[in-house]
Amino acid sequence: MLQQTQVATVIPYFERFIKRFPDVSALAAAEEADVLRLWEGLGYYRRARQLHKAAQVIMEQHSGDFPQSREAVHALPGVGRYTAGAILSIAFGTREPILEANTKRVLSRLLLYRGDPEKASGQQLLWRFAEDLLPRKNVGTFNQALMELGSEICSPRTPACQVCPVATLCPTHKYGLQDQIPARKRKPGVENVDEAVIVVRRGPCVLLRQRSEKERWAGLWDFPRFPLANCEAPPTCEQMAELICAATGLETTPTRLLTTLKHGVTRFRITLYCYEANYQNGVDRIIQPTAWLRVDEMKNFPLSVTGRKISQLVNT
DNA sequence: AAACCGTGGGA
DNA sequence: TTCCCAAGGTT
Repeated sequence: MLQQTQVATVIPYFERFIKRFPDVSALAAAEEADVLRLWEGLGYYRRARQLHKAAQVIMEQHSGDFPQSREAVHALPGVGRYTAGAILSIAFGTREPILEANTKRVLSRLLLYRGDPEKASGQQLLWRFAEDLLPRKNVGTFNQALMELGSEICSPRTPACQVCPVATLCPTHKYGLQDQIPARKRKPGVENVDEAVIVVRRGPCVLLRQRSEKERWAGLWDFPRFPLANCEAPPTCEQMAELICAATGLETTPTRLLTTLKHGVTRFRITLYCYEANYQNGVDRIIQPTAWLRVDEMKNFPLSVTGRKISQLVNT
């Protein structure tokens, strides 16, 4: 959960998750949709599916005992070098280094490293330094302290060097280069995208589909959604009826534009026009699986954030 | 190597 | 409002 996600954001999710899945066995036995439902809103949903899969690997390949070798931990789905190092050092006291957002910044500044810490050469240097710094004992505490130093004191913008315990060792502080080290990561160009969502009603039900493996929000459920050629004004309800017919084979009677949502995801800034329509006839031929769900059933299905917002509009 | 994957908090 | 960034991993 903590991968690329701030601690304060994770805490309520962690509490709920661990209550529902108190151990590896419980998680391994869960339905993926239930795991995703508890993850809903955290983002990077691949992490949830990999964690679920990792629990199953532990049950099946490690007899339910969490592996303790570096190789076996690293081989778990979703566990890279950082996560393996964190687990091994914090949970098992193994002498393994870590390198993540906070410590990357701390170590870059201690080394006065002007290169890009994300590139291979920077990674190599910083991992090596993280290894060299490791104490003989209390490695887990040391690793956590280094992260905490980066988070609370050696912050990105205006680090609190006045209270930093290692300020006298820090050339970046000495030369006042805190705003240049580490090198800022270049931002990918933002792309504006227009999309339309349609809530097709059929009696007490609405049409949802599960997003496929290769799509964004894989495994989550969503209302049928279409890319729109960049438009100044939202399409008319009649145009939307044509779109959904072309995409699904369903004939509908368009009713109204429900709302317009703006949503940023990765490098895309999506303007989402949300329509409502009534089912007339036809059998949907959207790529499976799809489902006609009663409005009150949607709470049990994992939805994207925009999907959840729309579901609540439909609910009222 | 570089793109991709999500969302929300804070400046 | 906009921008940066977060206890990264995979392809």
